[in-house]
Amino acid sequence: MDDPQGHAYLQIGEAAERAQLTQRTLRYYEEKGLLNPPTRMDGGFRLYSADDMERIDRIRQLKELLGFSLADIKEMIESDDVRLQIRAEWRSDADTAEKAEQIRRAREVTLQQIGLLDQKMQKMNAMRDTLAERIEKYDTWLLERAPALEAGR
Amino acid sequence: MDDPQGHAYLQIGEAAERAQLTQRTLRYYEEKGLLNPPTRMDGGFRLYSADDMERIDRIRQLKELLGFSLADIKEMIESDDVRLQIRAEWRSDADTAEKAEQIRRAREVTLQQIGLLDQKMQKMNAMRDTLAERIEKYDTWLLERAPALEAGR
DNA sequence: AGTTACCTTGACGTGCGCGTTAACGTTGCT
DNA sequence: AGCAACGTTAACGCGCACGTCAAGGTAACT
Repeated sequence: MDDPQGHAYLQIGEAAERAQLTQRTLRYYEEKGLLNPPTRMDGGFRLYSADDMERIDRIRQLKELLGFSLADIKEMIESDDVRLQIRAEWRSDADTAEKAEQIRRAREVTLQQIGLLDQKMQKMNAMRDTLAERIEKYDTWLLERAPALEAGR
Repeated sequence: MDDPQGHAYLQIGEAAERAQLTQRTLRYYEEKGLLNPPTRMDGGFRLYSADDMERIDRIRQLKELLGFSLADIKEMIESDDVRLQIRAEWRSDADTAEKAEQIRRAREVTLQQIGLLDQKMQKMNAMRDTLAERIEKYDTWLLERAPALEAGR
């Protein structure tokens, strides 16, 4: 029908598979308000758009990568809504000033997220350093105390 | 008694406070095998050494920073045991070859951890970039569509 | 119209990471 | 010897993030 190529909409099975999550998880995220309710076909089957998929992936990243709770993530991605709303209401330029305010807020949130990322990465770098030091200590130990064994490599 | 300065050993109350964890959490970590059972005073009170505290802090970092499960963390810090055992068995050079083998294993594990950190940091950097891009988009939008408002800054 | 694969909404179950309470022992000070 | 502060184990409870049925509806194909 309306599918030149690329499958514009996915139902939950494929969506889950592509996102590497279970169907249950997708429904759960929706239930918890992390996903805005996807469109449905006449029978009630969920249809996930490309935007939905993008969002699902961001949630997964925030969870797996940063280890945040779903509650935290919900707050963090609320700025995405603004982005999508802007795209959607593109023509109806209802109250530009209000939109500008929303964008400014979204900008702030995004900045905070960047700051958070930077903080974490800094700490991770520190951790990396101590681990690297540890490696060096292991190496010197091995060279000093068991050089014969290392020679046989 | 044996405390020139610095309080060599802490009981669970202070230990928890300094680590920013609860006593329950410390006992739980011990129960789960993440902490090796600390020494006790005659009455049975736990006494945490500096090494113990160090380890507790690493656990906290691995959890908060990377979001790993306690099971994962348990595996990850098992290389620490080697490190401490080496320090402890310093004089009794029982089987240098065996120790060398252990150290080599610990080295491997540490290397893997560094690799894991690098992977995560790489992904985080990618995420940071997309967020930075988003900021720029916001900025251009604001400049193009609501420049008057920005002028009043 | 029948079959098969996919989907729907409940509802209960589960493992993790602790919180909390109860009943009781220890330490240290006076 | 008494008291307050601190500790102990054991057991139950809880919120989160889903897993896992159960009972039934829908889609697509033949």
